[in-house]
Amino acid sequence: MADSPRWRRRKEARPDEILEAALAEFAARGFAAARLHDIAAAAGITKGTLYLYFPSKEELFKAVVRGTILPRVAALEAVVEAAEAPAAVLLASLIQRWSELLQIPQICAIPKLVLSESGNFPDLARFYYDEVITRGLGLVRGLLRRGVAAGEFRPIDVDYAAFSVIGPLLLSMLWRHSLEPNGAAPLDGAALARSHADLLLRALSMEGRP
Amino acid sequence: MADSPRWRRRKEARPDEILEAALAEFAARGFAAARLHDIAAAAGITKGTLYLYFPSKEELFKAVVRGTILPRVAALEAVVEAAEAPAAVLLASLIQRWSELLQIPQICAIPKLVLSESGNFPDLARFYYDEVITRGLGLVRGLLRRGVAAGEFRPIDVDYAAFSVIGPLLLSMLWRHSLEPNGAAPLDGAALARSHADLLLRALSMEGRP
DNA sequence: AGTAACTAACCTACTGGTCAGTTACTAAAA
DNA sequence: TTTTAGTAACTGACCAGTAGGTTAGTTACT
Repeated sequence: MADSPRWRRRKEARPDEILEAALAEFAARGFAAARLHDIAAAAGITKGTLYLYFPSKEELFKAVVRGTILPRVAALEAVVEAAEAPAAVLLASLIQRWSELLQIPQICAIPKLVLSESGNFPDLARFYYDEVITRGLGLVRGLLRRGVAAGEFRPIDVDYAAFSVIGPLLLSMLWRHSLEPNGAAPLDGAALARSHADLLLRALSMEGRP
Repeated sequence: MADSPRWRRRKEARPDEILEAALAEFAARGFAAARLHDIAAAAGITKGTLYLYFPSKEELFKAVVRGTILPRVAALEAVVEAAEAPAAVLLASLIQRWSELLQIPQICAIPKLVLSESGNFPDLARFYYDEVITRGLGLVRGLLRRGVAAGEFRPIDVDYAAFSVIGPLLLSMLWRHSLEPNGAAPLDGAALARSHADLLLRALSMEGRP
């Protein structure tokens, strides 16, 4: 009988597998309550091996957040920067793209994780603020500013209006991740995006004001 | 010299003092990372005493959430139920009242706490969903429905529109609690409320559509 | 004197992190 | 083609610090 070996050397594949398992565990339990033993087991290794790839629980956590969220922000930025369409179209498109992220549970988990652990990891909160929040808000603000400058949108306070744009999107992510598994009514992301975009475009429209 | 006693019997005052200290500690570190030793010390007692009033860390946590949030929900409900003003006025008033909660850090901490620990405390998440989210959403939905029925607001999908109302308010709470202490730009709650109410009322207005 | 609120030392389970030893794989020698 | 070091990926038992929870004893109050 050819015994398959009890384990294999897979130096290349480990980090990603560990990150994936860690994200799931952190998302489910939070940083403090997540156990490295469980993360390692989910990744098909033991705790000792985990430490060959990441120096500490804290660094693993940071790597998880950084690696998961940054590509998504860049993708959203690309949507806006590339196009030459009217601001109204771009805004609707941005909201729709964002709502698609609701389908990816791992993405929905990230905001919760960062907010949860902001007290324990100030530098992570700062990183997230600088690299995600600021860029995301900047994206929306730039779009609004463009629309105002082009005479498409009313002259509103762009800084605060961006909150009205992003707030519901964040809420839907938190809803999906934290509330739906606990009995909350399931969310139709596409319908929500349509409703939100419709309300916003009407709120920003020049119609009815000279 | 009359030594003051090393401690006093204060059976009545302890529970509230413990709850207050626990809220601060839970808000700062999350459930798992908060230490009962620290909570007790902040409340001016020792760990053993804490267990005379609460049977476990978990029950203490639940009592904190329940006791802090329920009165606030009831207060907001009262704002809407009592008045006979037009829906537009009530909506603006509701948003403004809500924004005042931003001044109370303990209140801002609650949503974060519940979302953070929803995975570890399904029954708490469920309680919060039933007693806070559903009631809050119901409040807004009822208001919108009233406005639509009265011909004040456009006929919109009230269920989704409520997300557009609440999302930015929740975002501002999380911002205040988790981001501002980590370098984020401080938020002017009143200005944000004005901007948000203005956008919403215009989004809902009948003007420009027959 | 009696009692119940309170303390502080203690117990125990847990978990992040370590490390000596084991095993899969490689590649050169036979 | 087979044998045989050599090495680095990997394991699993272990350690030490920590914190939830307990309780015997102390002290404020009636």
